[in-house]
Amino acid sequence: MRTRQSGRTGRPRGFDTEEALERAMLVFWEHGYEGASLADLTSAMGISATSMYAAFGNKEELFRKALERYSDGPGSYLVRALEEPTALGVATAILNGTVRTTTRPAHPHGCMGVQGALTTGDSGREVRDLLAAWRNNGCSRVRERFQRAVDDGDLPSQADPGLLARYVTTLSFGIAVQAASGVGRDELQEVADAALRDWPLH
Amino acid sequence: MRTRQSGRTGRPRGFDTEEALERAMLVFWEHGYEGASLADLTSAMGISATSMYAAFGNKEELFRKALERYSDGPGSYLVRALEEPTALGVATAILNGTVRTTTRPAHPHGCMGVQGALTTGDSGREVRDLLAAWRNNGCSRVRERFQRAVDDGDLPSQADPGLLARYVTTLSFGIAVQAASGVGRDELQEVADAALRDWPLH
DNA sequence: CCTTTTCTGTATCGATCGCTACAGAATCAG
DNA sequence: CTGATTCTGTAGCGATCGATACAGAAAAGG
Repeated sequence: MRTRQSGRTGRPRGFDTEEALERAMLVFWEHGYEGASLADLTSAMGISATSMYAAFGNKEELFRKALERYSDGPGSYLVRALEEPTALGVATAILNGTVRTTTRPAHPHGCMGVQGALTTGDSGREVRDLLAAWRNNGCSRVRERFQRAVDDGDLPSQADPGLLARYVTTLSFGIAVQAASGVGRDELQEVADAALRDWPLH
Repeated sequence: MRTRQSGRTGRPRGFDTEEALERAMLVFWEHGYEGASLADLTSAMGISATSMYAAFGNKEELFRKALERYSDGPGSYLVRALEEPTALGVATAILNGTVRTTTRPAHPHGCMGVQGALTTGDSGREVRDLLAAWRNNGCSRVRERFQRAVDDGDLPSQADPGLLARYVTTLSFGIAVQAASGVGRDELQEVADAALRDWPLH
């Protein structure tokens, strides 16, 4: 038995997996994990159910990969925000990025990590827990960044990085809910601006 | 044909509709509209599907009545908050009430109005829109209350009631998402306290 | 060419979805 | 008592759920 890296035999795949995953992500983003049926997904992906299962495993695995794609695409403002030089810059980039991403006209409104599966039936429990961990992980990374700001003297020593991170992410999740409710971009940007104006990150 | 008010004939109902509705509300609160199956609901209500349909109409009507019961019960902190004498008191009562209600140990975590149907498939679109309207209605009532505070001189004349209301409700929704993610009461109360400390409602 | 391998759609699986037809049970009017 | 009315659970409706068995199609290796 030889393990060969390339030159796979057999019929080549007739669709682009990355483009199919992008379309699946958009369906999950708009309808949530349980609200997106296999028929919805495969129709948007332009393939049959058989091809989807062969390429992605099952619905839950497809969602996991779609969430990764969301994190690296529409949700990538978070990693960029963490690279801002100051804590205030980080918070500003997170809130501005949230407003922009959750109210983009050509995309579903809201945040996939929030509305993907906030509650589920029994069959969706693992995805629900996955998204809760995704949100808490985001908060943890913000906290670690703020801790570094305290260590560097960017934030005063009595600042509480955990509290600040929880506050910023709470606002971000709230903005996502408002966006899902149809609230417009301008109004949410004003909320973000006001929250940053009156917060001791200055 | 005479219309008589009382003394209805026929077999009397064998269960308490209010208690059954309370139990249905808890199931919807925990699992969401689409995540709560008829079997889940009727099992928790202690009745058969036939009895549920006779008493409440269908699943969507049951949800509407459960949401009303939520508003009058666990969510009633909002109406009480609006009666606080000052705008700061209103905001404080809303955020404290949100923290308490979304992290009560004996109840599902989070807010039914947020996680009941943030996204749905096609069959749940009306319920999703109903909840979006429910959230926006809550924001509007806070805005009207803050407008009154401006008119009364409780808030400075340059204050923006719409912005303040959107900010408070955004925080409230964000707290609800955090609670649904398993974040504890004490940590969320600190967020609420910090947000109220550094906000120009003083 | 032929064999092997992998991808393709069709057609369908058992399970569950929301919902209801039906008949028996329990009450009131007379 | 009888008849009318309403509630009750059982049993099952058609539709849809996620997931698959199957056979044909399209490539590479020999």
